[in-house]
Amino acid sequence: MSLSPNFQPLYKQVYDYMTAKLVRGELKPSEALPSEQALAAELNVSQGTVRKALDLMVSENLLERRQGKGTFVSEFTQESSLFRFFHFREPNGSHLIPDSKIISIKRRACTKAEAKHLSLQAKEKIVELRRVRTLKNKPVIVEKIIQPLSVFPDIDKMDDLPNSLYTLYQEKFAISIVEVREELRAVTVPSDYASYLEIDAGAAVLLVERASVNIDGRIVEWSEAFCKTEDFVYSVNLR
Amino acid sequence: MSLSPNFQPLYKQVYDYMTAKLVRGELKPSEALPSEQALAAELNVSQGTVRKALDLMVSENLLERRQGKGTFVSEFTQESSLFRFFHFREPNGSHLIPDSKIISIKRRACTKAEAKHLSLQAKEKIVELRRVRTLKNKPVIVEKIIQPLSVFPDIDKMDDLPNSLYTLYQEKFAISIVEVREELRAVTVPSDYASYLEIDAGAAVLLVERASVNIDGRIVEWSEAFCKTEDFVYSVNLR
DNA sequence: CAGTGGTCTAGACCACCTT
DNA sequence: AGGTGGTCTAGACCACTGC
Repeated sequence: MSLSPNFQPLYKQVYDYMTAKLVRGELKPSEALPSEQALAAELNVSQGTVRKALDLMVSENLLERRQGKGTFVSEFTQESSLFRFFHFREPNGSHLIPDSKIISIKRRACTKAEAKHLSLQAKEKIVELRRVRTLKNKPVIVEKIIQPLSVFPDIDKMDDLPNSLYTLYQEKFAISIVEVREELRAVTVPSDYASYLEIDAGAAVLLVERASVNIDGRIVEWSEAFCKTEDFVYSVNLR
Repeated sequence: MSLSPNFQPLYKQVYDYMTAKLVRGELKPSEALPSEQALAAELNVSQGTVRKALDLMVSENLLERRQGKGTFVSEFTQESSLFRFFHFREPNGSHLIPDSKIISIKRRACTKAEAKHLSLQAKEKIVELRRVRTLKNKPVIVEKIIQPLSVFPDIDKMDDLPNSLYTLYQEKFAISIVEVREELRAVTVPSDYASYLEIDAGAAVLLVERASVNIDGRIVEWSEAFCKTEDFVYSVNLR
């Protein structure tokens, strides 16, 4: 195997080469990579160059290193990274993942807004999934999730959807979410959602609009979540 | 100069040594560091080890490299990093920093809650600053900012406070904010804030509680911001 | 024990900036 | 031309893992 001759630094070429393998699914989550020495020999570069490329991927959460064992493709579903994209927690600080219950699943043509957010053709088929999430038997979030059928074939025909959809995406659809983009607003709760959240009409809720980005850069999921933030807050740490 | 003999990796010791210089103010924002070669000679390590330490600091936004010129202490006030901790923008995507107007400045003893958030002694003196921020002459945010006087001596006696407080902190008080921790909730607007935001009582607003962390790890500012999210949203990208 | 990643070094050459 | 950071290499030794 040799690298294509660009004017990119070698380590960047190695990075692109390895990332492409991830995108194509040739390397699967939790799978071990060849050792740095082996990769260096295969690609005709030094171990230090391979190391620099893998360091970059580790910093992007694509890979994990385990000293003495090897380098592995990140398992996004692991306990350690389960909270990576879930930012709600109780005000005292404890992270709890709420249960979820499906309200409805519908297959339909996308709206113009959805087509724009998800870069879809007009009238392309999507699945609209609505769920209510509960914590200690109290509802805290109602969400509407839009999934293009071109990305998730027949996802609406699966028996039971897991609490963590990203795990499902990774295992059944070869979709690895590596980034989410969110916009937050405070709104009064929509009337058809108030009862699910067991709050009065007119109450303030947090609206989180989220675009989920696959490892190949495509936005593959679009969602709206209405959240009751009485005993549940959205927390962000930024450095 | 030689390093203290711990069981830390060399590059980590170099990192700690350089970061301590930043904390003590021996290196000031925009100041150039000695060259990697010079640092390596001074500390009796190789250039590669110095490079690894500085790389770490660059990844934490403490330093900036400019090829051919040198390595510099980050100027947090620069255009490029001005938006680092400011997450509001218009829904179409453009970043605008709103103007701000001071409502009140008071010096008083801290409350119990403030003492807890800011790790203060009971009854320690603080300054409470209230500002309203406007965009295109329309109010969008009302904020209450708590500043311990032990950290910011006589800050309430300054002539005019700039729009960007962090710039002031850096230039006048040797405080460099490197991290913020925020909690977000949707609430109905407090009655005394509704008029500042020019909205009806009972409207939903976004409450952002923020702790600002200095380079030495201390939380040096605590604030609450009530935001009208009609034409202004809070946006987050997470990878 | 062998194999892996983690650290550290020394030296080479390149790309960029200033003078 | 001389100095800076950026890339790349080759080789050494250490720390951790599993057999």
